[in-house]
Amino acid sequence: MQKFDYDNTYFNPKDVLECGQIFRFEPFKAGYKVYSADKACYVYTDKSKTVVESEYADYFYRFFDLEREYAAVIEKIRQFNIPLINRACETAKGLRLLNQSPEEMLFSFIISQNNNIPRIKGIISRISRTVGERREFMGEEYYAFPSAARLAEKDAAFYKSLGAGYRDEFIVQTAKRVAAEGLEHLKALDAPELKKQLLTYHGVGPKVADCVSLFGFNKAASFPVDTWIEKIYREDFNGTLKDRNKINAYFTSLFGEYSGYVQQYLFYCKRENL
DNA sequence: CTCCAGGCTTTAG
DNA sequence: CTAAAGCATGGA
Repeated sequence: MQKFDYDNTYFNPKDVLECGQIFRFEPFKAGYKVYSADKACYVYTDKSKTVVESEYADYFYRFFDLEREYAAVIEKIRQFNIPLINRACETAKGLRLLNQSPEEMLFSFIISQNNNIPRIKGIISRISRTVGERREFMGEEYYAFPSAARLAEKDAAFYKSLGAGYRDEFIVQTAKRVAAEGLEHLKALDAPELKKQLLTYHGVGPKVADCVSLFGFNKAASFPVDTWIEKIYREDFNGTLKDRNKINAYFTSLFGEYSGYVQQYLFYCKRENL
């Protein structure tokens, strides 16, 4: 087991995990167990440090985006001089954008559409448990997120039986395509071209594409617009646009390369009522 | 009972 | 091109 720590000012496990960007984690002792692709870690705060324990320390160092200086990110965001946003990144100072598995993000956010977070977690957990490979971490079992090839072996009725609802066909079709093509060829694309390509997968629209782009491909120029962001736009920005694509254009033109950070601080604070 | 949740595909105009 | 119906599921 490897172990490292990091100053907890801009790295708080609760803020990082509960802000809606990841669906596979659970409370454990003083912190959380976190699962990404086929790997696991234990993250907790001890005094002024947040500590990560894992067999894959290097993977999780990058996963938690620890090469990036969030003091500088927040300083940039404060220059937009929007009181609500300043409050959000003060309240949720320990939040960071995770670098997650593109495949896991693609399937997870296909499942997320017109759905709520507790249910999304349940569906993903059941899929991992029944299709993913069994692993062990700290003396307990866990399950890897399944490869696209494994996912493609199951049919729509199977995913419906796990509670995926009408998204069953989306999972099957996208799994078959990713099993055949992979996603490696998307990593070299810039944000606009990546989004355009992601939109060609069955079950992926603008919002899901933005989430996959942001959390799976590290494209901070992405600004996913969901029902919560619509609410923020309406109530806190006094916006009148109805079209989500136009709301997305409004925010991305405002925040540019910092769109994704702003989006997460706002989403988290609104949803948690902070 | 209706409404809502990190919306998308399909069809109609 | 835009607008709206239809979609599975479970909790509030």
